[in-house]
Amino acid sequence: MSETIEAQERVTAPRPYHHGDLARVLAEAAAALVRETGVNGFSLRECARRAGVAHSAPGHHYGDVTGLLTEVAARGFLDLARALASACSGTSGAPVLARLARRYVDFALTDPIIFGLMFHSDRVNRGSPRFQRAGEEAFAQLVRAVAEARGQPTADADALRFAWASMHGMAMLLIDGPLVPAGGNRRGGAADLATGTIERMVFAVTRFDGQRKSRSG
Amino acid sequence: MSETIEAQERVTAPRPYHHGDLARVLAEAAAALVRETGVNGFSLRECARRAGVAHSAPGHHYGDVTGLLTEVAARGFLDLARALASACSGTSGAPVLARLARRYVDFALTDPIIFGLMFHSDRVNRGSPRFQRAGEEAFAQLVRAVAEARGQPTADADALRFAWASMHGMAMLLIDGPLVPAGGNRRGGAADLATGTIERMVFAVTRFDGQRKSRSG
DNA sequence: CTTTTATTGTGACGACGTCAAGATTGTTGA
DNA sequence: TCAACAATCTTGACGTCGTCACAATAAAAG
Repeated sequence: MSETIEAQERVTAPRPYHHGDLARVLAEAAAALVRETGVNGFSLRECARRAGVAHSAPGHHYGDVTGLLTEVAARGFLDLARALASACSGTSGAPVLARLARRYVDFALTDPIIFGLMFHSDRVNRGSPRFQRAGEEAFAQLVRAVAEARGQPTADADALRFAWASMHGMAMLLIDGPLVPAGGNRRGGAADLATGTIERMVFAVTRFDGQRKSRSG
Repeated sequence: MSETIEAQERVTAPRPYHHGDLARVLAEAAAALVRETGVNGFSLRECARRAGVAHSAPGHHYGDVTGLLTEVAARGFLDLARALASACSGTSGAPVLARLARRYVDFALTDPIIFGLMFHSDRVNRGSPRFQRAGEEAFAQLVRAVAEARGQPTADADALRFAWASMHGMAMLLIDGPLVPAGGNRRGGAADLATGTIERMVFAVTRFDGQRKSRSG
C-alpha cells in the first residue's frame, strides 16, 4: 500500500537529506528482515546491507538496534489500530466486540513475528513516547468495543482486562503453537479455533455482572 | 530445594564424568543468567564463565545456545506442572479451575522471563522431545481442572482453549506491562488485577453451553 | 597397563553492535 | 556566488559473541 504514496512523497516532500528518507527505508527493511529471520535473527548490519547503505547508517537514525526495533513495533501498533477500527465500523452492540476480537486474532496470525515484537521483546524500548502513543491508539479501539458491547458509555475495567486477556491469550497460544493441531496452515484452521473462545469471551463480558456466589438469586 | 539432593547424588550417582555433573550446573547457571539479563542478553560464554569452565563447554553438552535454552524452558514447564498440581490438590468442582488459574498467573509473575522463554522465544527448539513432554505434563493439569470444573470426565476442547487463553493472556499482559498501572510491584498489585478475569473465565467455562443466538430460551 | 571412550580446554574464524573520525552533501547568510 | 555550517553517510577499529576443529585429560574397558 506504500508504493504510490512513496512516489507522491518523492515529489511533494522536501527530501530532507541525501538518500531520500533513509529512516523510513530502514524501518521497512527492518520489518521485512524481522519477518524473515525472527526477532532474534535480526541484524543491524544485514538491515543496512538491504537498504544499500553502510553498516553504521542505522545507528545514526535510530541510535541502536533497540531504537530501530522500537520503531518497527510502533508501526505495528498503528497498523493494528487501523485494522481494529475498520473491523468495528458499521456495527453496534455485542457483535462489535466479537468482530474486533476476530480481527485481533487474525492480525496476530497474519504477522506473528511483528506481533510478538510488539508485545514481548526485550529489544524494544517500551518507554518510548512514540511506541506508547501507538499502543494507546490500538488500546482505544478495544475500550470502545467493550463499552459498546456492554451498552455503557465507558468500559468496565475488569471486563476490559478480561476481554483483552482472552483474545490476546488466544492469539499467543495460536502463534506459539501449543494449541494448533499438527499440519494445517496457520491462517486457515488455526483462526477457526478462536471462534469458541471469542463466543465465550463475549458471553462473559455481556452476561457476567459480579454476582458473587449468588447463583440461586 | 536442590542442595540436599545434590549431596545425595554426589554419592549415589556414578559421577559419569569429570566435573561432577556439568550439564546440570550449566542449566542452572543459564536459568539464573536469563533471569538477570533477559533472554536476549543471555550469552553462552558468560554462562560458562559463571560455571567456571571453558567457553566452549556448554556446546559440548547442549550443542548450541538453543539447546541450552531449550533445557531451561523444559525445566520451567516441569516447575509449572508441579505448581499447578499442588494448587489443585485437595479441592474439587469449579474452584479447582479458579485456583489453577490463579497459580498459573502467579507463576508467570514470579518468573516472568523464564515464562516468556517457555512460550515464545525463537531461541528454544519446540520440537525437542524433552521440551514437548514437559509442556504436556503442565497441559495435563489444565485439562484435569477444566474437566473437573465442568463436572465431566473429559474436557471440552473449546472450553479448554478458552480457559487457557484467558489465564495465559492475563499473564502475558501483566508481564508485558500494558495492563499494570504505573508504580506498584508486580507480585502484589498486578496479581489482583487477574481476579476479575479469573471469575469471568470460570463463569463462562461453567455456564456457556453453545447456546447460539437463543438468549430468550 | 594399554586402549578406547567421554569429557573438557585452546585457539581460531567470521559476524555482530557500537563508537570515533573523516568524507560528502545540502543549507544558510552575506 | 561562495564560504561557513550542519546534517547525513562511510570507513575503520574494538571487544564480544557463537561455533568449530583439534588437542588435552581423565575415566572405563579390556
